[in-house]
Amino acid sequence: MTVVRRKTAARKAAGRKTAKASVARAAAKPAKERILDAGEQLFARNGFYGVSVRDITKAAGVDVALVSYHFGGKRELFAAVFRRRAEMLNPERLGMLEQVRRNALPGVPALEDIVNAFTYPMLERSARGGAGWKSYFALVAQVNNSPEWGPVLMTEHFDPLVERFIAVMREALPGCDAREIYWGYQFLTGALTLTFAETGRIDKLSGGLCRSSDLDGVHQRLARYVAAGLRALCAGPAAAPQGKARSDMAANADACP
Amino acid sequence: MTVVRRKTAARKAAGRKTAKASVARAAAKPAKERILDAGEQLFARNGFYGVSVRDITKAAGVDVALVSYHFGGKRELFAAVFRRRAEMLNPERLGMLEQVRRNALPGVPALEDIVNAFTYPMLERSARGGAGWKSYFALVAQVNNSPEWGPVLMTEHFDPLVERFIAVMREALPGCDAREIYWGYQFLTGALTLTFAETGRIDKLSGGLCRSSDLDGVHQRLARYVAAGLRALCAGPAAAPQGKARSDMAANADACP
DNA sequence: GCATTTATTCAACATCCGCTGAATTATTTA
DNA sequence: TAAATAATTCAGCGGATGTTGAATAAATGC
Repeated sequence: MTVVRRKTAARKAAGRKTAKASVARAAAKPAKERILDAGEQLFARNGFYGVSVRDITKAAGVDVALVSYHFGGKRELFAAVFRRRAEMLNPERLGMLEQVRRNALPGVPALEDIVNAFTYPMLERSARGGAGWKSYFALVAQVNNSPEWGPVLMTEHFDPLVERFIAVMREALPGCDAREIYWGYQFLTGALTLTFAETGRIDKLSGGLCRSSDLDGVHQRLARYVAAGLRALCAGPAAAPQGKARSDMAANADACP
Repeated sequence: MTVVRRKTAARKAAGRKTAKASVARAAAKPAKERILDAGEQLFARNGFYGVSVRDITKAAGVDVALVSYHFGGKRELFAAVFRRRAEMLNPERLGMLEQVRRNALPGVPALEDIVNAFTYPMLERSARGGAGWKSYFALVAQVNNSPEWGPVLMTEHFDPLVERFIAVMREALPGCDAREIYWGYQFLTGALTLTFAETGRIDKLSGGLCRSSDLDGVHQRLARYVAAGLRALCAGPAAAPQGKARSDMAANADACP
């Protein structure tokens, strides 16, 4: 049965190569791009190891050998999927940051606006950029939390941008210890990426009151949340409220403030 | 300390067994537990699909067939790994929450204390509970951000606990729209789980100023951060601060289908 | 002590894995 | 048009995958 289907498919393709196929082919995206699209969708759903190149090429409607031909191998395809949209996205985020900065001159921008420049281009594309973008950000969510891929891909494609954002945050929070800002940024990234995962968990928890897909709702809340958190970190007691000499934990959970 | 306890436990078990049992065998944990330990470590590093049952049984030093025998299959092993420590952890977290509540009577507890009851038992075990606990929380970080596993495992093992925490948060934030609290909780979980992933990214970003493994530092900051964020959500304008009318920047996003 | 249940070992299965080389077709270049 | 390059197809390689059944060993129950 499988053989039969393969044969018919091959015959169809071979039969109308000249006239009809050219139209259908011309209308379709090039194979390389279709592989990227299919890989993006499937990697986002099941991770790198949860998807085979045969899954991807079948979804893309191309031959399995084309992954090695166009990208070199499965790992290189994964990296290419990750790189593609980062290169479209980050210039815009940086541009929005600089615009926020210019608009605030001669003062410093509000923390909310800085965070917003960081999150809005992503939230906007995940909400209204199409299925590819939504898959992409779900993939970012997994990569960011992966000990194997996070340190490699996130660092490579996002760290220069993040450093710039943190520098501007420091301008907006004069006198604040840099460590507080780094941790505040880490909390921001965690909150943002979990949002992109859109696991539907908040839907169930809230009984339908909130929806994972409501990225406009996130846009209305995240910057305010993070800005308040950062200010609290910078204002609060920098010194440790209690020593780290404690070794037993189960016995006295109440000793913790 | 752990070694001593293990030895005594093993001796007790060996006493019941025939003296002929080899020392190496008698000193080791039962195969089922060793499989759970090895699976925990490997799943945390490479995810469900990134690890084979042969990888796990080789690391555990047992035969490959024992996974099917003791657990039924690979997926069931994964679920068992996830369940094991959740069942040890959650009663303590709930107990800490109720204690915080009692201590605040007749008033309501501070938001910081509620968040702390949620995060502290996890941070404490990840920091000083041993390698198994650290692996476990790294696994939770991946599962929480996975569209495939998150809705199943997180919901099953953590939702009852989360609902209780959110109920107490609502007591502590009278008059606050429930949606703000659900979103605030979602941001908290995202920040917490990314912290558990310990990808080392903040180390690189901060030039060594912050360390991923500094969970005491997280403990000092996260509750304050989240409490401030939640208060800002509840106090702030519920309506959108700026409409979602497409700004000039959003126009660029239209190019992609 | 013997029977029964439980635990473990071993070999093998069918299937899928990523990747490749040779052949074929399509497109570009001269 | 002819040659050259690029893109695609096809069949198959060696190996890894999860799982299974039969045989063996160990522990337990009576």
